[in-house]
Amino acid sequence: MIEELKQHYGYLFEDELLQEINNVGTYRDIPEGLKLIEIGDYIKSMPLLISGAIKILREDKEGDELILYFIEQGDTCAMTLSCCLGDSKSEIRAIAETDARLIMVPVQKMEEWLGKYKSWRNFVLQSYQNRMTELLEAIDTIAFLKMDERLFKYLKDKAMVNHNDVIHVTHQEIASDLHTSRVVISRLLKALEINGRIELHRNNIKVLDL
Amino acid sequence: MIEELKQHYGYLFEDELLQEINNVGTYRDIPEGLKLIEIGDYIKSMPLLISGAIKILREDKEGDELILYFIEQGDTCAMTLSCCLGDSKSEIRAIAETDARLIMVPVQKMEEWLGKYKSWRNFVLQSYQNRMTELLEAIDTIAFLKMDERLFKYLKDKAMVNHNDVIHVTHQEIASDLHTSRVVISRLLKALEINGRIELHRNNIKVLDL
DNA sequence: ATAAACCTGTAACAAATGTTACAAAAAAAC
DNA sequence: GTTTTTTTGTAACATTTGTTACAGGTTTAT
Repeated sequence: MIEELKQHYGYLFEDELLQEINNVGTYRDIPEGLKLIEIGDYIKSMPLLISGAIKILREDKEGDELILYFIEQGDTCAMTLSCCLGDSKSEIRAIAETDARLIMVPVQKMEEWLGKYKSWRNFVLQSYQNRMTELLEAIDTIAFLKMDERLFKYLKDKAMVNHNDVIHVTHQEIASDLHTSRVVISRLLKALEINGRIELHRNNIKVLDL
Repeated sequence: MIEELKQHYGYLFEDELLQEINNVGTYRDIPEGLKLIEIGDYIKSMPLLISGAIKILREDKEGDELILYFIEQGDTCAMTLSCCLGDSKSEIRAIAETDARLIMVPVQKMEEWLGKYKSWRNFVLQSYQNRMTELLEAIDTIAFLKMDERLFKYLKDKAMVNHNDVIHVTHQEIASDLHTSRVVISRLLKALEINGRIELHRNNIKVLDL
């Protein structure tokens, strides 16, 4: 167990902290599609991602979704940080984009380590910073790009985190993630195919122009 | 000086920390419209807002703007935190929305206090959390609302931070903040006036439906 | 006082996105 | 093997947003 931890977080944390994490953390294997966090949940432990990817979603009043970003190996969910430390409800939904492996650290330890380890403090602050950057990028995408560019960026990002240029997804699922309608997505996908940037198949899309 | 500081931050920080802030911080009076932070700036000190409001903006590739949110009294700019602690460039522009008064704290002290004062740690983390919440709200506004609703929300927010239901602004300025065109704003403003929610005058708008 | 710059209103049109409806192919269920 | 469900394609149309053009009123500069 400690091997794995050292491999992914050894460059960040001193041995003593790694040992503490290993002692109090619990390892979890997560299957693709599992909902890790629901909007409104109180979070009692913080996930450190070892492998795989997590999709972070926001929801509107009608219950329709919007993807914010993906989290990958070496990250944690800074939203979780907020919730734990602020003792407030989750503002977002987190779903395993791929099979994933993570360590859950109880919230009490998180706070304790903030005073004790400088490397932990830096990690937490760096995580906030990363998440802030991701949110700003999400805003850029939503506010400044037209739907066809947003769509292609989404496909590329998805290919990236899945380490595969063939994406297993339906038009309806894409439409939900991008907060638009299936018809719009089908139309724009067809245009992308005509322009030679993707190949369309039933239940999967191959991204050519990576 | 210390009076003012105690009044606005006394409930957050212990006396010893207040004293330190007073010793190393410098007070600044800022006139409305002054640019405090430009995109790409390296930040060497962190502003604690005592009075007034700051407008935070994002910019696209063409140099056009988009408002993210306003910061008010008791807040700090968490983007600044990111930049200071991460030693990176500013991702946003900050402009004084009203006359404002603030204390600038040098970045070295910020880090030092993180290890030394729990109340400072909590303040920094709370600031990150607040900013995260504001960014999420900005995303909701941009992604889920139509332009007429965004416009009205903007007018209300602006009336709020100015403590005045009469807003001094031109249609072009609104269009820039909302990343759209002047004609669109004029059109929607006229519709809002017809619906009795605002009154239009040259260079100012009265918000009726607060 | 006159010219220039700025601010608002509005028409006419273009482009992007959203909606409804229907058809056909593929996969899943029975 | 037949039925049902899921997935994709596409047409036709509505709504929202963006663009261009111009007119007239107001303020500012000289």
